[in-house]
Amino acid sequence: MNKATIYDVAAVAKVSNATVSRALNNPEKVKPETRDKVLKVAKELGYKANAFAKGLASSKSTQVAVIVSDLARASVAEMVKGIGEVATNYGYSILLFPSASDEKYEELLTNLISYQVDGILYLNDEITDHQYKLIKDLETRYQIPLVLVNTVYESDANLLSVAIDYEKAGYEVTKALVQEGRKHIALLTTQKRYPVSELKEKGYLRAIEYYGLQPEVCYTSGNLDSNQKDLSDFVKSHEIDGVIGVRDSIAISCMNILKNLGRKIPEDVSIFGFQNTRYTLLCRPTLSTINVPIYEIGARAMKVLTAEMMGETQEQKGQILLEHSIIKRETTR
Amino acid sequence: MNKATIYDVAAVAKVSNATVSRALNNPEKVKPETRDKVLKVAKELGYKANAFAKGLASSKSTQVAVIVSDLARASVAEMVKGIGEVATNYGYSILLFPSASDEKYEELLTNLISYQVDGILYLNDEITDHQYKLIKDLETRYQIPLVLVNTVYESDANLLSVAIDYEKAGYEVTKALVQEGRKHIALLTTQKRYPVSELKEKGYLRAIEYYGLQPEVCYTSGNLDSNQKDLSDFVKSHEIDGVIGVRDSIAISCMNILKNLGRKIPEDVSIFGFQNTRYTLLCRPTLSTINVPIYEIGARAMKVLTAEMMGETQEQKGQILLEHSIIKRETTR
DNA sequence: CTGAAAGCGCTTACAG
DNA sequence: CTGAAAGCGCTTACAG
Repeated sequence: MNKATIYDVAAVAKVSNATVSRALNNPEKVKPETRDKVLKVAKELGYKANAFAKGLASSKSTQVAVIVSDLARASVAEMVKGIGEVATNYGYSILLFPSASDEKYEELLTNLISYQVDGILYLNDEITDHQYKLIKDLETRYQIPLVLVNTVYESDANLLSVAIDYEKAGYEVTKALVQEGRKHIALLTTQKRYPVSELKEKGYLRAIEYYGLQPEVCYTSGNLDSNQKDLSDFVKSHEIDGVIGVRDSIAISCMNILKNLGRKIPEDVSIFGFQNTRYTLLCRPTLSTINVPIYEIGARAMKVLTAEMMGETQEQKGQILLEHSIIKRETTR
Repeated sequence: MNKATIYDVAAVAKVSNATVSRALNNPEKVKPETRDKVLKVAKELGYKANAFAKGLASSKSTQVAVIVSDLARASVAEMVKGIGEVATNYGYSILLFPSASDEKYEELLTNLISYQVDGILYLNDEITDHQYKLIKDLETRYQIPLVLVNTVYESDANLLSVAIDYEKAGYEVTKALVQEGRKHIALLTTQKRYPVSELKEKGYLRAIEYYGLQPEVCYTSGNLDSNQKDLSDFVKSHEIDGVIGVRDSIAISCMNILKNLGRKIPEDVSIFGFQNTRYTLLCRPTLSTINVPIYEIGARAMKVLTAEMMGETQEQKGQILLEHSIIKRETTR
């Protein structure tokens, strides 16, 4: 069975195809009786607009590209979920692109252009200068709006982005430990230099300096296995009483090691994670953490992008920062 | 700056647009010198094919729809990652659809047809009869290949699907507990009747019966908070020495409750999860579980779909079952 | 091996 | 409020 086209509907409804198009897309431009007739016929025939013909004729795709690094990471998936639900509400579909290495990046961009996406959401934690140039080029040459999601690119303050104030969060969580009386507070961060991790570190360092303490930073991989050794070496060679992990999972890995060494949590050492994933509730003791409104970051980013695509200029150019909060559970006192 | 079209390339290369099209898509049909010239010009002008025009003219979209229920679930995200990477390799883009309630389902399908997707991957854990009818209709009426990913629809054995043998896995994990000497083995499953959970339960019941034991099934929600009460009530009212959770997170929740009640793991109670998520490594004791090759399930499903889209009929119609394995860690002896 | 031409299914000024 | 017609940027038989 072949799909009904706009002409089929026009023929049965005894109007021109132009009228069918109007009745479907700009109903107010059509006399009510005509409109009702057209709509009825369209329904009877099971008419579904061909998105390609529509896109070709109107040069609107109603598709947005979502570029992700590692979808398997809990926070990334949650953000995409937020994006997806808002997109559906606004009538946009989402084209998912696993982000590629620098070499394959051009190919990705070719795809974006081929599909004539109406907008781009960029979730990669890290954005290299090379990638920035390419993607910025897209924005300026083809006028495709772009919003960074939960990441920032500091060299261009005008780039739209949605995140939380990670520097401030890093400062606050360190301060919270200081106020518990902790003197030797370590930051566990990733070897790979994600912009958001760097901001957390900046806030940590600012607080450490402010309170006259000694900074202790451990760089570990995100990998659960190699973490073990890095963290274990670090913990044995440093006398610490407070720990901040840039991810919940890193904080928990460290907690497990500390417990093995006989340290009591939180009596001997207080621990904070970052993100408030489900891990925090499943581990024992339950993990204190910074609540990052991940879903909302995704949803908000999609809303901002929608506004941009509609040609509404933002009141607020540049970074949009959502609220975070400190959640105290059993790993702090 | 406007995009270069195939005509721009043709004009500069001094050939017809048909030749440009051929040089790009069927290079073997074009004389090498002509081809090289065209390719060179295309590159110079930064020509990118317009996917809409292409799709309209050829009625191929090179897009596949991926329908997901809850992307925030670790296993779902991991599968989509597998799908995405294979899709990229084969030159397909993925259109992500958060699956909707039965009422909004028609809308979703309208979108699928509008975008003329070349294939559909269905990741929803549950597929209702109503949804099955609609989606099957799509396959027969519009000839859009469909593959179920990590789910099954038992009423139609011919439907292509990729999963593991959950019934067998349920049987084996129960048997493993029996062989440890456990006599009172409980299954913790979800209230919502996912097909895969039902298969696990079936396998569990078969083993329980085979070994002449008494079945004990607890139905709980997937929600971490309400789990607490359900599991706690269950554990207090049943004398158990073995536990199987249909998800790692449920198994861990139960373990935490048992530990609170003073039961020793694994001395008093052995525990198995299902899936082998990262949770299993972060909790203490580390969780024994069934390893489900989630990423591979996604990747394989995309490969099967590709074959279908190419018109290659499968050697193997119906269900494709990947290998699973039992991983023993610290929660079993 | 290459070109002229029709067609894919829409949208949208332009008339009326 | 409605229709005729051109155009969006490709592909693909059909000739040659």
